[in-house]
Amino acid sequence: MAKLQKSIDKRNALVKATIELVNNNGFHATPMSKIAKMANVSPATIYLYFENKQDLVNQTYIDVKAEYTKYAFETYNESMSVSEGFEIIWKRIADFKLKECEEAMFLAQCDNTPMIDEPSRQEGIKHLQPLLDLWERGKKEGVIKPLSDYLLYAYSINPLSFLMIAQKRGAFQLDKKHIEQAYQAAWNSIKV
Amino acid sequence: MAKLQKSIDKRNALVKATIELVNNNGFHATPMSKIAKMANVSPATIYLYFENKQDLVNQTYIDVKAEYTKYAFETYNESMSVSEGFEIIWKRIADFKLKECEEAMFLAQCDNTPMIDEPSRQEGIKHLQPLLDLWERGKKEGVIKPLSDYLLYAYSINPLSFLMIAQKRGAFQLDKKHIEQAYQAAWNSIKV
DNA sequence: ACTATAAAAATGAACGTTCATTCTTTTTTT
DNA sequence: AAAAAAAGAATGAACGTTCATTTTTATAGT
Repeated sequence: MAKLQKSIDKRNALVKATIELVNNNGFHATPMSKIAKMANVSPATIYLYFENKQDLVNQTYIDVKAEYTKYAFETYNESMSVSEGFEIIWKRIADFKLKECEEAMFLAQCDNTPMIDEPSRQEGIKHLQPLLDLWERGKKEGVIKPLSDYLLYAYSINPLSFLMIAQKRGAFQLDKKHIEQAYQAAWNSIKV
Repeated sequence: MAKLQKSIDKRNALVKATIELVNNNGFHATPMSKIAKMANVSPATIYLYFENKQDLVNQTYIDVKAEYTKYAFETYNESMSVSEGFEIIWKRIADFKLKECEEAMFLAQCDNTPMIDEPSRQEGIKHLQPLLDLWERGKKEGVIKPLSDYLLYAYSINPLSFLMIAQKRGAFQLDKKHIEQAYQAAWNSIKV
């Protein structure tokens, strides 16, 4: 028990260090030695928890994606109306991107580079299923436009990543008013 | 004359090779030796045209960004109405992202990683000024919503990058109908 | 027009460094 | 006291960059 606990702590520390260092330097400019140092561990120890560097970053990606979607769908359930469900999910996502902005930034980098291998990318996509189901329902009920999932995602959810990154770079400050405006823009672009 | 011509050809070949290799492997997994090989040049020759690897990728970014915005604003002029101007610019951008998708993908990677240094990033942003001016005018005329530039960009232009990348990965096929729907979604989200 | 010469451009090999990973030893746990 | 976990040092490969040299181009005198 104590052993297992200790192991999980180390694994978490490694994942956390990976996120932070990859955010600041990129995957290939983040040496295993630095990840080890930040996690207070020997470089060799990483290989007790992960096969190699690629495996470390793949698993980190899947972990973060799972955390992200868990948070996004936490307060949603399928008995809600489509518009109510969308609002709740959208606002949870916005919340996550602002509060856990290291994690969100890491995901953005993963989604826009060849850093993650294809199987792990596919694995990450699966987690979004509840949202796809909601859209499907919305289309059936005639509440949202009959667009491809990619268009729905591109216009309703994805812009948040851009805003979060701009904010992280200090380009501007996202406050409550912006979030509400962004939500309205998202809903306007997909509702019938 | 012949000399200068030759030099520009080599520089272009290096920039082109950089785009292709960075798209497929990322910045740090793209060795100078491979860039040289793809451009049919000796590794040492790169250093006659660029200070170092960082300078090569910075200049490539600025080149591509300039090409992108030149294309985007080619058919636009300031005497157009805001809605007409927006439509023309938006459709040119969509066009560019589909036709020059290597270039567009390279920009997306640059904008989501620490690959480009801050001065070059700033330099790249300047090129978008005509669009910002158009938005400013739209807000003054009451044609578009009084949102921050980042919100306007996030919801009207940026989603195209997501679609282009999804298409590049083979996730779906963007056709004329999608483009029209995407344009409508973009306009709906920003118009008053 | 042709050659000699200087300058510029280009090259391949070499250097020093860094990195992912492994090996051997030590420490901790059972 | 055996097994598992962790550590630090070692290894070999790969990389960015530089160096010494060769090749190409431009210039100038005859």
